[in-house]
Amino acid sequence: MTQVVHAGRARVTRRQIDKFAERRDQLADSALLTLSELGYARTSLREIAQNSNFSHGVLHYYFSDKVELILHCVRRYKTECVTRYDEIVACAATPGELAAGFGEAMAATLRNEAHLHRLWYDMRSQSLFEPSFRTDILELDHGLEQMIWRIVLRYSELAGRPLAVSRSIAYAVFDGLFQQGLLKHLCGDEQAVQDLASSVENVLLGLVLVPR
Amino acid sequence: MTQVVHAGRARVTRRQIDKFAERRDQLADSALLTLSELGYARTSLREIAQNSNFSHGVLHYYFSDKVELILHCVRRYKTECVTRYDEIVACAATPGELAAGFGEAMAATLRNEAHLHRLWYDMRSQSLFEPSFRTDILELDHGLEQMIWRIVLRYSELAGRPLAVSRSIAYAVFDGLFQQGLLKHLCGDEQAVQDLASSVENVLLGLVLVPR
DNA sequence: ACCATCTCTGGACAGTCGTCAAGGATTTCC
DNA sequence: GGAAATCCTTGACGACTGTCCAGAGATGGT
Repeated sequence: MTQVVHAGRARVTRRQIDKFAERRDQLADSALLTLSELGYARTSLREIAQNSNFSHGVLHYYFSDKVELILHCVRRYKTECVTRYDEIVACAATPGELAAGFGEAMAATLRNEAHLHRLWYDMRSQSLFEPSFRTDILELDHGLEQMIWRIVLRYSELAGRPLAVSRSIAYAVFDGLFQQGLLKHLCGDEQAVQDLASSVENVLLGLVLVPR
Repeated sequence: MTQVVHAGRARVTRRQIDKFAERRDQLADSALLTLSELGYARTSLREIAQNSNFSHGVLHYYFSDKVELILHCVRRYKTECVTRYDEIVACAATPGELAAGFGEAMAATLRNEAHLHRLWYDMRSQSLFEPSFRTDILELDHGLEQMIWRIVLRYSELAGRPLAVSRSIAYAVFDGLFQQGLLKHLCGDEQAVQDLASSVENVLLGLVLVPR
């Protein structure tokens, strides 16, 4: 196992560790590309290697097995995901601005990163069957829940109205909206992206209570 | 191909056709059992056959290939699914009764048929990658959307308040809730089932507009 | 009772899979 | 510049996959 080799050495330079980590990330990016194109069920290590500049054997030099590679992919995907809307939350000055920005940002990532998102839903489904995926997938899911909650909470503040739903409900609702939008978008519905933006605004409005 | 054999015969008795269809359903049930246990990615035809009373060769006698078998499974799953809440819709006399009945029924199927539901989400994710699944999966998804719409529409009637969301939004919202509930339930959260029931009631209430 | 047809078994097939190890190629360090 | 560590390729392995097929067994009509 490669990690053992590195851990066992008396002195390991900083550069070597960085290079090792960099190549891992590089291979994980190739894996993400292949996975998002073919889906988990149809992706083999040879296919991943073919989409990189290396041969299939090298994958076992940087990852102990297929599971570790895929989990590394998931973690890498996560880091660029859970802060997606934070800038909008920080900048929006009115509830309308926040709702519109959130809707547009969701629609934009639906359009631009559809293949990565379908991989996410694929992996989350896999975690229902494969316990070794669960820890990381749940952690990522929890991160997404918190991300959504920051938006909803800020919207409540800006609107000056209390929230009608819990954190987990808020996430479930927007996750459901996004997933349906993804399904339609990938099935060729030209309206799907635009519909998602307006749906998100519509639903966000309904999550805060109307003052009596 | 077996269908050709049957179509080509001069005279085919009614009983023979029924028997053929019955065995297809029987094998599809075994397949559903295996699929819901292992997931799409890990299910082989030999495994399916091992969970039935037959050998693996017979699957190609009743189904032209793996795709046709799985699609038959999906269609069979659908028929017992899209009318799940119709009785509640027909019987409920007050909005509160409908909301409670809907929430409890959703929680009940989450508890009792969790493995089948995780297969559904697995298959729907697969359809994002495998175009040959799309037609049937979309059709089933549409049926579920209509099922949810009947509930929401009836709730609006009973409450005497107009709806705040479209049909597709209503489905996306409850689908998201159910999927999050399934994730938690299968990961050992004892509260997940109970939470789903109350969440469903909570959200259903928010889908109708408050009269000004 | 016989024969045609339907039904099912079990093995063979060509591929593909994850994994691993032997050894070349490259880099690093003294 | 040479030894040592690291990096990468190549080929092999056993297991597993979907598919096909020859033939045995069961069934039903006459």
